[in-house]
Amino acid sequence: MKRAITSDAAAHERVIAIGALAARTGVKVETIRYYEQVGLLPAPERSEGNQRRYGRRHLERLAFIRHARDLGFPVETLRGLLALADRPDMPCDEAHRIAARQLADVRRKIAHLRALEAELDRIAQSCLGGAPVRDCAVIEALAKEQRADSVPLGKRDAGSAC
Amino acid sequence: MKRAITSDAAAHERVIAIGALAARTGVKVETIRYYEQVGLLPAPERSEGNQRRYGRRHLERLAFIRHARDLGFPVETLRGLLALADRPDMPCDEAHRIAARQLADVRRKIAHLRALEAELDRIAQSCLGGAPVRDCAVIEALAKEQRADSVPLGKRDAGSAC
DNA sequence: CTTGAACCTCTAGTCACTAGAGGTCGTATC
DNA sequence: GATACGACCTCTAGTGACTAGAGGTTCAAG
Ligand SMILES: [Zn+2]
Ligand SMILES: [Zn+2]
Ligand SMILES: [Zn+2]
Ligand SMILES: [Zn+2]
Repeated sequence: MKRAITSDAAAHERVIAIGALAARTGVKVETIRYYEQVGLLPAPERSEGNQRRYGRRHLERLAFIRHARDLGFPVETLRGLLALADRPDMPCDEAHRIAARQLADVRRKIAHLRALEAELDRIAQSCLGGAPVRDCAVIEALAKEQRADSVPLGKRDAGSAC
Repeated sequence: MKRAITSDAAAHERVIAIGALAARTGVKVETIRYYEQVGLLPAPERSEGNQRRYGRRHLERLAFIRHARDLGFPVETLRGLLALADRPDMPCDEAHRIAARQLADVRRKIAHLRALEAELDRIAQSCLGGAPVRDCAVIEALAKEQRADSVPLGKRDAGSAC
């Protein structure tokens, strides 16, 4: 019995393993499996030994997912976008609405971060260092209550990763 | 036997329950308990019936925490900041370094979001809507691969909450 | 045929909370 | 003093979007 897929056939039919798909899209192997698990990427065929074998369609869909995620679309939203992309005859207005919402979201975030930037800058300027902590305006500024741009705790994200 | 704490005594000695502390600081009750659990806020005394009783020190410390969190300092960093605030004789340079790092972080985030904003704006402009999905430039733009500002997956945050 | 990288599944951990179940406490009113 | 009822307690699990690891199997080259 011949193996279902040889490397030669793979090259011809563009059937690739998960590692190759990862390399081509820049999405980690674990993340690809995760996308399959949550239903973003359809489950591919398997080799006789139960390994995933991807085709061109998967590559394209994963590139789509990656790009949309890079742009900050949340996975839930992506689901709608993907469903839409699968129906070429539908009008595209919904896609525009989704993109506009995302843009508005990004702008809100920018506005918020700019407020933080201003306050942090002010705080950082308020003491030049070298003082004992008890006299430091930075520490004092943090200790002071504020009522300005406070946002309900838990829905914020400003200081973690980029 | 008299109760350890009456409401009258509470008013005089400024000993308050967790709900009152939450109301005064704008931090939710659950979050306060969480801060205690992770060691940000020291465990307060308890009433005879095992309920938390907070004093002025807790109020101040929680306000500090809240403000720093609002400014996006991650909890880990906050730990350092609080340790510092507890040592009034130390020089404050470390506090400045922490604040500067946070400011730089916020600025990096802003830069990143501005790049996203530009691309999203370009995409949103590229099709005015009303077309079938197959011809929509928005969908097409998302499907196209990109090599520009891509960031390792999982360390990004652009589209979720504010 | 043997090696070893790549693959598989499953579970748990991340961050900073948030929500809920199921039970106890405190106090105001009767 | 009994009763009501909100506030409080602990503990566990869930969120988003992955990431990391254990422990085992498969593939393809030499
Ligand atoms: Zn200083
Ligand atoms: Zn502030
Ligand atoms: Zn369109
Ligand atoms: Zn792009």
